[in-house]
Amino acid sequence: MNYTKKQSSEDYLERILMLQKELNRPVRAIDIANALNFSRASVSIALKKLEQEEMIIYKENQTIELTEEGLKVAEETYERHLIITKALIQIGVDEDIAEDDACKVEHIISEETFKALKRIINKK
Amino acid sequence: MNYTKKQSSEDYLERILMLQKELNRPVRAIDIANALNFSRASVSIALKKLEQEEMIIYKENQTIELTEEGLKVAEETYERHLIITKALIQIGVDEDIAEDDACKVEHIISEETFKALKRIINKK
DNA sequence: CCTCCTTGTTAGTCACTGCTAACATATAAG
DNA sequence: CTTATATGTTAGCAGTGACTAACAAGGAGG
Repeated sequence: MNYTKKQSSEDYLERILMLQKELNRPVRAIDIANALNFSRASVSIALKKLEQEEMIIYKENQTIELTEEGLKVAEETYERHLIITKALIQIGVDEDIAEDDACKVEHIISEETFKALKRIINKK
Repeated sequence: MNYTKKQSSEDYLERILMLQKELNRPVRAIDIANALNFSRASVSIALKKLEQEEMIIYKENQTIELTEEGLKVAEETYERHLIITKALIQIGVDEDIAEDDACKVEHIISEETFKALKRIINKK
């Protein structure tokens, strides 16, 4: 039990990073809502919390930026995402399903399992 | 997103099955509370829900039995647990950590990923 | 300038799933 | 049988994290 509880925060931060890469422009709340398929209200509340935790900063023009700490979390989560996806594809899982499963487990697996997955990718 | 939400139910059912095997006697709510480290109250409420869902049946002597459906879910979950644990151990994760991670992900990975894990174990 | 559309926020709700405290019932021990 | 301990239940609470409805603010176009 005792699921990390950071799951939701990590999802948001990771998604902000992905959107930054993808959109090549500052990210707004609506982008996140669309990407995650959440209501604007849910995103607004989640972002407020992330701001209080100093993971993001609101700019004047309603855009969002990751703080140093937020970026760190986002990048770590994103790396996990990529590694897990690759590992699953490597053992024969379809790309789309590998992506989905990676999203689900990236927040909860241990550092050790993550390292083991990294190893099997490199060994390839 | 869209985590199955059956996570908690599956945990209880799986645990009941494990306790049946382990104790060699009918399982009571208190056994489950001890095994999962939950309060008796939480277990009582969860079991009531499982009873309404016809996953378990209460016997007269305060013992619990899995229905056909409940047993099916329990066995599937338990099998997933075992397969995931084995797969993780096989790629070099410590047994204890593999167990923990298996508990966490057994509820959320796709059928396809599960099958892929089965394959890598058999291939060994 | 005013209006409309887009975007963001707030208030209030809900489901899930754990908790404690208090009470109820069952079982075991004297 | 009676008491004490173990077990089960109920009521009420908390935190997470989604939702809708309604309102607020900003920018674009007439």
